[in-house]
Amino acid sequence: MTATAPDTLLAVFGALADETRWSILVALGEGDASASALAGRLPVTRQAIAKHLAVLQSAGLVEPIRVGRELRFRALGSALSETARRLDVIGAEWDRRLAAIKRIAEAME
Amino acid sequence: MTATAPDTLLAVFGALADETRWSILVALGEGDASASALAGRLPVTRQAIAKHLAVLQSAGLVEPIRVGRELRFRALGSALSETARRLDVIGAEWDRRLAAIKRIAEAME
DNA sequence: AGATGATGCAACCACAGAGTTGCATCATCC
DNA sequence: GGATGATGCAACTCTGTGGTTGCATCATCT
Repeated sequence: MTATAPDTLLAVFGALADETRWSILVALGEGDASASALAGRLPVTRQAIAKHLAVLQSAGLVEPIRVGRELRFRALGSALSETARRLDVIGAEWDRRLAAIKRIAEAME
Repeated sequence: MTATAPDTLLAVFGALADETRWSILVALGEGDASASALAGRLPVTRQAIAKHLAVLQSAGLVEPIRVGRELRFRALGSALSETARRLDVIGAEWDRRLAAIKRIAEAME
């Protein structure tokens, strides 16, 4: 459990490590939208966006919703919050170790 | 501010989106270490690790420390915590919008 | 001073993935 | 039923980068 980062974390970071995907997420943050609709606002092809949405979906950051003949996507904030919680735990752990080292160093003077 | 993700966020996610870099961070989480030392534990070359450390450093996740003739690195938890805080804010915003939509939908029945 | 171990730099290979174009398909609305 | 707009799939290009090897260099410890 303290070994390597879980796959889901890796997937989330991988998904979040792309400029275009952030643009998509930001756009979805203002309202659900289909790949075609997003292609209208962003400077990339619909197909490119579709791929990005697939990545985001498999990372659990986005959810597909059928409405009429189009497939809209919705940004899922819970996934981000969950990731944030995990990051915070890890970061706190590191800093705890740092504090311990500092304490020991000061005690040795 | 609500436009695109800040460069630092992108850099952090880019840095965190690699299996090997996580291994390095986890190793550093147990104690400071030099690139050469890390090369002993991990299944990659010292040079590869050096590159990864450079990436981690420019993302603010790691800090170099000269000790004798070796250059050790220390994992910085504060950067992770900061990132976590930002993620949480964004996620909460999305969920707030979702909740609003749900409320409206229910009111329309 | 000199051997040694550590770091730094450069060229190179290979694969992943971001992006494109083109076409097929499938549901929807008239 | 048929036109239409949306999605799905496939092949291809090209850049980024994780990884390697080889050599140069530089500080350190004896």
